Amino acid sequence: MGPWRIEFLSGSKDKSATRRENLRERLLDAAEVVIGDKGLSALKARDLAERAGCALGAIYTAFHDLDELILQVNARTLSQLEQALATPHEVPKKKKELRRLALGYLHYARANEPRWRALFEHRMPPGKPLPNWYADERSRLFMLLEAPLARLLPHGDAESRRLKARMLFSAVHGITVLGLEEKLAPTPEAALDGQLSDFMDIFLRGLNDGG
Amino acid sequence: MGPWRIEFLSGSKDKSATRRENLRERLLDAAEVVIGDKGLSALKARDLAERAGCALGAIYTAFHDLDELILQVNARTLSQLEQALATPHEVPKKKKELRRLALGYLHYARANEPRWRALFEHRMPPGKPLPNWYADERSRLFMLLEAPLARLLPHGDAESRRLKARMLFSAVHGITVLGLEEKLAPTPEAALDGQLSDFMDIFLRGLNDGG
DNA sequence: AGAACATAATGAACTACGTTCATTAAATGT
DNA sequence: ACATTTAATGAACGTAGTTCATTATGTTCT
Repeated sequence: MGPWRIEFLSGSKDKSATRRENLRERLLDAAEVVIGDKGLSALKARDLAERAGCALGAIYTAFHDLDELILQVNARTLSQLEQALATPHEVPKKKKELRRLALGYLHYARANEPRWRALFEHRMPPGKPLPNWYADERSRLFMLLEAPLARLLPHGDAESRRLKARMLFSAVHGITVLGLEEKLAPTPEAALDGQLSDFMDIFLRGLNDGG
Repeated sequence: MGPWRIEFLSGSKDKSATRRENLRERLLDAAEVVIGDKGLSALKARDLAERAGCALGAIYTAFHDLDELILQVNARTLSQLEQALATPHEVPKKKKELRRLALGYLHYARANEPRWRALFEHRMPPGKPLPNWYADERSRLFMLLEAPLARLLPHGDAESRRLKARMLFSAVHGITVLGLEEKLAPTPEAALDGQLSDFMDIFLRGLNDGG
């Protein structure tokens, strides 16, 4: 606990630390713009350096490699998504709430498609596993559905509710992914919304009637 | 209708055409091995040429670029998948048949994961849309579920049945994608099978009871 | 068969990318 | 003010996909 205190009091390493933090932010902001605009595949180290106003090599003083930077951008996307889906308060109509979450997911994906796609397109180089902090971030998405589902399913143990939540999220994700895939012969927005809404009806009806 | 006849009778362009076809096959076979073994990201032009026993540049006499070659491999994967899911004859228990298809999809994906992933990982370079023949191949996957679903849902028009089939496939795909994603904290195979089976129960129950 | 022509195969070279590292510049400590 | 530690720099490297002048191989005609 000593080091930061000494730095704070003396100001010794402080400036360089905040400069580095500044650079990280500038790089993340620039990367966010590129990924949000043209998608993950448009992210190029040289372009990024130019946008952030730093040298090419400076990227690697702020991040170990581009993968680390991309994961940070994805983490930002995940919290944006979480905020977009945030449940206002306690909700009386529980089914409605689950439908709202599913449609919210679809709407966020549609409105931020390249950013949202980056969450699933990005692959670590072989041998390097996802860092734990990132896996944790992602699992928060599932937990977002777990709470409303748990209220809807007072029967069953916590584990089976967790699995059902995951199942539901996966199905909604699949319908979203394939629904947004085809740019040609495009499914009209309202039609896809309707399909996802129908799906929620079907799924929730099936859940209830089965116990 | 003239040209091929003249070629056939004279044998003029015949050899070179079959040679080219041979090269295409060797390249596709080699690419299939690499993608099936190490995934799409392991496919390298120079390695491919070596495996196929041809020069680097020869790849581009057989295919316009690697994207075209990858799409051909994916087309092979799609027919393999179709064969794996082929319905034996007419099936009496329709729900069972749909569950068989869903589990068949999961099992194919699990048993051929890198190949199967390549179907969804590959992206065309910006500006180049998917060729129509490939989009058609892919839509055959959906039609595979459409027939059993149609038998299960005598009510409703053809279009709504088509949409339901697509919805069901998308949901199954989503559960498969996310279920196979996490190599760490791996869902045991039987557990994932059980979840997908449960999902089909829930979905089909919801379908029936809603009319 | 052999010359003239057409077609295909070749791999060095080009472009574009991520990453590294010897060099230069800046910040910090005395 | 100087010495020392720390950060920024961009040329250079390794690895990609793709191209194209050159070489080799077929095909056609006499």
